[in-house]
This record gives sequence, C-alpha cells and structure tokens, in this order.
Amino acid sequence: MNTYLLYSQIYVSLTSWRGKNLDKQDVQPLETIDIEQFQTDLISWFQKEQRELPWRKDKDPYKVWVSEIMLQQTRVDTVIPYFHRFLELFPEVKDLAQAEEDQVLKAWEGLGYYSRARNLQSAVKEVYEKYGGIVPNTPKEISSLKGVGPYTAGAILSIAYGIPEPAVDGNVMRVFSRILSIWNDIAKPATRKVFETAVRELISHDNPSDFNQALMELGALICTPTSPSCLLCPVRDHCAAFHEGTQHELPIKTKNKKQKHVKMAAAILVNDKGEILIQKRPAKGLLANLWEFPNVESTLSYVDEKALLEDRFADLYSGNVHLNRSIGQLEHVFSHLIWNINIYAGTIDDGSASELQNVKFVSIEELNQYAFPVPYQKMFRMYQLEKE
DNA sequence: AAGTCGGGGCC
DNA sequence: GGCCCAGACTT
Repeated sequence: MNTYLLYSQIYVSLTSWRGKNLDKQDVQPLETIDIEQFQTDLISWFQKEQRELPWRKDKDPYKVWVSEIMLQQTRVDTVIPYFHRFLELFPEVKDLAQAEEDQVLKAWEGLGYYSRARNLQSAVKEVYEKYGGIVPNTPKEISSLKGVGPYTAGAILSIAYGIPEPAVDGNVMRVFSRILSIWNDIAKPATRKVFETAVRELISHDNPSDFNQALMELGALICTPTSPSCLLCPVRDHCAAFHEGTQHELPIKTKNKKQKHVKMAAAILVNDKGEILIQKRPAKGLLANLWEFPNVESTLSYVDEKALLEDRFADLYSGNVHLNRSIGQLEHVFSHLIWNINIYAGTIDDGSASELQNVKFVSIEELNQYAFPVPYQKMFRMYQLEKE
C-alpha cells in the first residue's frame, strides 16, 4: 500500500501542484513516483558520495544542534572552522550554558546573524536547567527553544534522533521544486509548507536522517541553483524538471529588495595612555551586544564633518575630543543596508568617559578579547596601516 | 506577508 | 553588481 504515490493524490493535497507546464509533462509522462525506489536511489547515493564534515562524525544532538544553527544562511566551508573552535570552547551543553555571553559572541565573531549565538545559548541554558542537559526529542518541545524554527527542529529530530520529520531549507525547496515540478514562489513564507507536505509523503521512515541530509547534500553538490548537474544526479529518473527540461527555470524565486544606504562617521579615539575607546552596542537590533568604535549615523556634509564630529563625540563621552586626521572611507554591505563610513583618528582626554556604562578604554593587545563586527575590524586594520 | 538580521564567495 | 547560502524572529 502506498508504494506508489499517484500524482493525482499529491495534486489534491497540495496547492499549485504542477500548476504550469501540464503539456510538457506529456512529453515524458511521469505519472507516478516510486517512493521506495526514490528513497533507495537518494540514500544510497548519499551514503557513497557524502562529504566528510565535522558534525557528521557522530550524532550527538548538541553538536548537531550547534552545526544546524551555524549553517543557517551560511555556507559549509565558512562554518567548519567556527564549528571546531566553538566545540573546543564549549564541548557540552553544560559548558555553553555556563559561559559568559561575551565569550560566546567572541566565538561567533565574523559569522554573522549574531542573534543566532545569543538564542542558542539561551536555549541551551533552558535545556541544561529544564531538561537536565538532554536535548528534547519531541517536535513540540524542541520547537519551543529559542532560535529553533521549523527547519532546525526537523533537522535535529531526524539527524540526531531518527524521527521522520521534514527539514525544509533552501536546498530542499530547490530540489523538490525540480523533482516534483512545483512552481510556487519559494521566496514566499507560505510556500515552505507545500514542501513539508511533500516531504512527509516521501521521507524514509527507516532512515530519516540520511534521507534529509541526502536532499541537502544533493542540493549542495548536484542540484545547484544555476547549473544543476543532472547527468550526475542519482534521482534524475524521478525528476519531473529533468524530463521536461525545465531544471534551469526552477525554482521560482522573486528578487529581494535593494539595500538602503546609510552614511556613518566613526573614529579611533586614543587617550594619553595610548588606550582606545570602545563601547558595547545595544542589546537589541543590528549587531546587538557586539563592540564598536565611537560612531554616529551622519547626514552631515563632508565639508565640516570633522568639527561637528568633535563636538558630537565630546558631548557623548564628556571629554575633549580632537580628530587629528581622516583615515579614509569604508563601505560595508549587509543583507538589508549598506554602510558608508568616514573614518577618523584622534585623541580624547580620559575624563569621565570610562565611567559610562558600556564604554571602556583598552590597549591594543586587549582589543582582540572583544567581539567586533567585521566593518569595525576593517576600520581598525585601516587605522593600523595608516599609522605606519 | 514583509522587514530585520551578517558575511563571504560566486558569476 | 546581483545572487546565493542547512532560517528565525519581529512587526
């Protein structure tokens, strides 16, 4: 029973299923998917061709969890060194639960989307205190943890616990948009459910871990966004797009909007001991709880910017500020905005600034103990190069 | 549903 | 330049 899943059945259960190109499928009819054969082809390919990745050495739920959080919107090659360092610093739930947040953010420095780190630690604390350090294994409990959304819940449940839950990420949507010829816009939030429904029908109950990982591995290695390697694909016989020749048209994804430009001015301010003024960013919003150099959003005209900045910084830090020189400009691109920063260097008298909350004077050697966003790392590098 | 939230590597 | 990436959270 149900070895073969009729397309008509899927059609009923999903919206916009094969809503387009009904003529093209007649070229090479694909009326049925042999589910068991599909599972076998997919999983055996994965077991043979999968990459050796550090989080695949064992299925420790905590390690799987950390890896899945790091991998959100982040490439495998970027994550690998971070994963090693993070697990060295925080080998088990207890270690991360008891760590200082500043240390966690330092370990995350440069990886981006820093709320992932703060949410992960918050959730790990809950696991440590409420679940005795054991990562829960039910959809309800694990989904309630901070930072664990529908994808990550399914990934942990299937990979670490062998529970047949969908783990639908960008890879899975791309792969199944082609295999099942789904023309919904994968940029729309509602579309993910279409794919979850499909995965629930197709997932292997014998090996949900390899099934889900195989889909992602296929998306990363074969069924790539621009030029899929269909001739190497282990499931091309099951693929509607391959039969119809539409693999280059799928998936449908609407474009995202352009970034807004934000003008900034920032300064390296040094006191008479040669220490540098740094401050901690607010606990919410962009780059929350990371450290930065004095800066303002500036719509000032470049003509008088230096003098106006001196007044502004003097006011902010209750000291005499003198900007000696302009070091240059820096552009940094975020997902949704672009910073254009004018960079200055100068001095500040160490009056009452160090008494301000979230403000510190630190030596150059001490700087590397604080987590800085990449644009401020670039800024400090420019400062050091200019100084020589 | 749309906006916020990083950063780097391709093409 | 734009696009993508093992997404989640807030509004």
